[in-house]
Amino acid sequence: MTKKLILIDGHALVHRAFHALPQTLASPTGLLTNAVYGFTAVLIKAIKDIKPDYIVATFDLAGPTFRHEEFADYKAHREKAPEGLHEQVPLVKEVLAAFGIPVFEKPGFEADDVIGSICEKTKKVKGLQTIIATGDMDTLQLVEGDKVVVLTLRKGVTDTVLYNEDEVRKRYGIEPEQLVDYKGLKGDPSDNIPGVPGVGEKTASVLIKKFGNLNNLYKEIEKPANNKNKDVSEKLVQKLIENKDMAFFSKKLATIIKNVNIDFKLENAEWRKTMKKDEISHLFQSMGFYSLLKRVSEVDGSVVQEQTSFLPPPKTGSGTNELKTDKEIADLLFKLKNQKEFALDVSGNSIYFAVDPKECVSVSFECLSKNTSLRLNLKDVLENPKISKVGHDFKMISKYFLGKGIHVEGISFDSKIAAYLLNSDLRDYSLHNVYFIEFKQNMDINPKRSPCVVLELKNKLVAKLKHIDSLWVLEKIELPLSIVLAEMELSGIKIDSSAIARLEKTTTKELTKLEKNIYELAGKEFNVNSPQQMSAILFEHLKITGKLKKTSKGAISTAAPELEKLSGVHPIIDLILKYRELQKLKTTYIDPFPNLVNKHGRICTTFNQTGTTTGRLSSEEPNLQNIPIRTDIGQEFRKVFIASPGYKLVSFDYSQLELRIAAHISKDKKMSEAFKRGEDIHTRTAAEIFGVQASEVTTGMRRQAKVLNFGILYGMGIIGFQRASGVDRAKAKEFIDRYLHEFSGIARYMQEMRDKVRRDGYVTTIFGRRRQLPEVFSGIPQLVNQAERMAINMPIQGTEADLLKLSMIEIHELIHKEKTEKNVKLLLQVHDELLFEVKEDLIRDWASRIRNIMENIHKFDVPLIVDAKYGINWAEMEEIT
DNA sequence: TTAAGCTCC
DNA sequence: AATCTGGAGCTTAAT
Repeated sequence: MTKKLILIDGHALVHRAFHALPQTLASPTGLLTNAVYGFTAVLIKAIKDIKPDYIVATFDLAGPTFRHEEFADYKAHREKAPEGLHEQVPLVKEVLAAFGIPVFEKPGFEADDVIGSICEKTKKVKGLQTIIATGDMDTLQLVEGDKVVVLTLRKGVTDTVLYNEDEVRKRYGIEPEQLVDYKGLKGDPSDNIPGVPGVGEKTASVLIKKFGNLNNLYKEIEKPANNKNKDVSEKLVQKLIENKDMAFFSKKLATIIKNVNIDFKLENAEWRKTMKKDEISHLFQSMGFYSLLKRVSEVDGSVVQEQTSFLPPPKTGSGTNELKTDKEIADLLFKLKNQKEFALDVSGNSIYFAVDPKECVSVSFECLSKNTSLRLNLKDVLENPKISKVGHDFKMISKYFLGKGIHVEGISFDSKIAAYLLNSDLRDYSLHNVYFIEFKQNMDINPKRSPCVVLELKNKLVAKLKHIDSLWVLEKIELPLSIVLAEMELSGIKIDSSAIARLEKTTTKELTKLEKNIYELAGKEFNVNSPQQMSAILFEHLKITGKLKKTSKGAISTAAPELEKLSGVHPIIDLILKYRELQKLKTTYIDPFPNLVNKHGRICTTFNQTGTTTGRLSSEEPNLQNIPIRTDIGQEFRKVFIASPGYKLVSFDYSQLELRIAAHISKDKKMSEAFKRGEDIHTRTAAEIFGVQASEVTTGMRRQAKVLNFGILYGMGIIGFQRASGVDRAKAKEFIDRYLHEFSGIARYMQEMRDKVRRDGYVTTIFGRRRQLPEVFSGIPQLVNQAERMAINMPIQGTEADLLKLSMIEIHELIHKEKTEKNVKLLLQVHDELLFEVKEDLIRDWASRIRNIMENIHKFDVPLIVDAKYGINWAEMEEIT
């Protein structure tokens, strides 16, 4: 039977694990352990899957290393290990020691070279398979048949993929040993290997397939010109010849050395014999790897037995004590009144309290409401800002108490929001999931102990937030905001039900008519709502042709922007577009609304405070942040949003907020000056890139400048701009180049964000909100580029979100301080707009106060401008000057 | 459940 | 050789 050896590429795995896992994973003592955790998880998975007889590991993180002495300088300034990684290496080595796995290092040589040299020895051993466990693709060149294979990570730290010789051929179309020639041409940016400029994946692959290696390739193309090679264009030949030295240099850099002198003995790698079970369990417990403890025992039943001491440090208490008598409840309230801090939660109609993680008591609200004195005591405690409250989802908790006339104050911690600020791209921020993420095991089954769990989480999460400088965002933005949102959700917005009914009738009629006309023009009936059937009718049945995009499944797209290109080609096109618009409006907005109106004639949305990766709010059930506005029909629908009798709707929106923030963050001179002078920014932009006076800018020029202003900050490329603006490719490139040249501060900002995210794996807003972008380390170009675009956009979009939230909080404070809740009510936030309901005779008064707060909420390099409007509905509004 | 489409900032 | 401008929610058809 074949024996198996796992050869661990410690350097690559630790790096990969560090970047793949959030830097919020820490041991109970606060030490960052994400790389150790990821590395160990991969190790255990590999052992389980492969069941190796031998394991060895290699490292090279200790000092500067170089593969070829003559290139030492060149390789020396590779990227430095990011902060927090280096300290984890000794821990990783402790894990290896506990598993009884020997570590091979050779000062002056990279881990890859040590691996290559060990492979050279092990492949000569009969009946032994060598499996290289790594986190990158660099060692693929060592693959030989099934004798030497590479196990690497696809995504995260659990998704592994095994490459043997066939798999390498399948993936790259070439032999493993040709990979170095391939890299010599293509280069490898992540490894600082230059390659031949202009030669990418495709070209390199074609050339190597054709010529086998660099030597043959150059022999062929350097032949006299009389036998020109049809397959290699003259241009490419020229590029290759110009960069010949670079190609061979790159190949050398990419080639793993196989003759490092290493004292390697297979019998020293029989890990099962030298594994120290006690050490493993001790080590895992000290780092908080409870889930791994379980998994390690699955590796080999005898390895680690389940022990009660594996439980995490937070000790679970008994059950919940339900308080029934007035005396008991009075005692509790007295106790809470003298407490600096306590946790609370609501569920069903009971309130749960905990002052320490071991003990939880519950009170049914029924018991409280029967006794006025108790109810007032509870109100006193909850409304006392000096008594700190911690909980999970205070927006929900606040709503519950607001419904009972209690305004909760003194909120000091919310584990849901804390978890969101630590990692904003989770889907599930339930207490259960947050607990699982922190402690790597399921929380106590008894949901009634939730306030205890929140207390268990608090210190850990606060320490982490402090560590990433996001505590301010929690305490000064999100916690106060949760109350504001609770009130907004309870308010809702008034709906003109009769107007909806009228719209329902007219759109139904119009849609039936359109449908009939479409059938007539198509010559047969089909489901107009099915893009698939629509595509078949248009492009097969009616044989309409044009340069159109295809869908992922190969059908020709029928999306509106594509159809618009065909407008005029066939009369059916305009009917379809019109049908789509009406159908969307009817099914998404008109039809559902009557059922959502409450007994006060109002519709209440839910604002999701943990729903976006950038810090924006989102709105759901129904989404009131995407109510139509652009089209006439959209405007018609907006009229159903009205104000209560005696009130008017008043809206405030920040003018060009994202661009102003971009100007501020990037410190771009031209853009900042334009805003300071109060110029129209798109006209100014057009003047700069077209090189004309502002007065000479045409509407067409301004429109293109506008596309650039927004597109650039989202990371739009040449193709994107070409498509969005309609200019040809050369012009598109020229405009983008001119834009980045004229607005060099913006260009610099973009590069800074790319650099930062590549170095740190995250970006932040000016207020300290963080977004983690681990995809930049994936090595997959598409994901890396996408992550870079996100890194450019998030600080701007996120700062905008922070700013709106701060304004909302300050306006809310003013309203409450003056006890004018009856006169002015915040109803909606739509990213850069706030919508209020204001008593008719106070509109001008409040308009100026609110505008004043919004324009001065934070000092920027450029002025902030807010436009205010009022009206009887959300469509027909008049400017307030 | 996913893909394609549409709405908003 | 091909690349697809950031952030959301909701509906329908099709699986």
